[in-house]
Amino acid sequence: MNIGEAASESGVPAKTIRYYESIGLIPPAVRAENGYRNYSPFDIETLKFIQHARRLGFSVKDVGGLLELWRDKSRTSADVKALALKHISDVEKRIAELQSIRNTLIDLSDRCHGDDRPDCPILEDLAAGPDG
Amino acid sequence: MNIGEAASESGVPAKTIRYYESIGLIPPAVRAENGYRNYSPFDIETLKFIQHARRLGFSVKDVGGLLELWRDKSRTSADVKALALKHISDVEKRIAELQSIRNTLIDLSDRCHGDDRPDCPILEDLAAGPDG
DNA sequence: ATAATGATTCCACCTTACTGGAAGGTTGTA
DNA sequence: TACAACCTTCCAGTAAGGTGGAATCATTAT
Repeated sequence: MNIGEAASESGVPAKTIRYYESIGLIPPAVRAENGYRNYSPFDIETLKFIQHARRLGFSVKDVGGLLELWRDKSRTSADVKALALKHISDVEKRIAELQSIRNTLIDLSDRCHGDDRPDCPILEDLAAGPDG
Repeated sequence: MNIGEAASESGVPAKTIRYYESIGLIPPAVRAENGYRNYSPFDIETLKFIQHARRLGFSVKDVGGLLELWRDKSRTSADVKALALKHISDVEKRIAELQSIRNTLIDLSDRCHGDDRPDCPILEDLAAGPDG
């Protein structure tokens, strides 16, 4: 399977597959006689694994860690769970930040007439600051 | 008031103030005779405005729009509210994405023993995909 | 035979929002 | 007068994660 097919099978663009190889996230692909990269069904699984982990917000570096754990027959489920829990905590922190931002914006918006008058607490409060 | 003082008054680093000037977010500062940038209390207010808006997650480009509305005496509160509502909707979309990610991760973690056994549904599901 | 894909490498560039540092001029204090 | 602590400009780099494009070779279809 050459890189184009691997790309459409896995959903990872060919360019990105080469990029992942270049940064060492995946090992160098086996080459066919013509020099083309050759991918096995297992390689496709690996690419899908990467894609899913990326979609779950893991950084490329995190994915490197997960791949190692995935390939490491001696790792314990506790190792994996620790990485996942750390990531959950990061995600929750980010959610809390965004909710706080959202609440402030909602509050500002609620107090703004939203008509053709010029006075607007959104701008007034942005000028005065979060506590003013 | 020169740039160092403006920085400590506003909370925006001197380097960043110059950067904001360079990208046109703020107009070029008036210069003193020695060539130093000179800031008025109004300029400090503007910098604070920028800082608050950035903290609320508005992009620098968004802040440019808010500054225009802030300075524009003929704008209506509806103009401002529209920008704020758009931003609220963006923030809410991002929150929903993160919550979906969080739920998936929690589900995976709950199903992982987290002990010294090697079998782990986190890795298994990452390999199989979001629906498998 | 020839044109259209598709592969290769390599280098450069994109986004966003700054930050670091060099080389040099200015100001304030011991 | 020396020296630190400012200021100036300009160029380059950071993080993160790729994407674009040129030049060249290989394969496939007509």
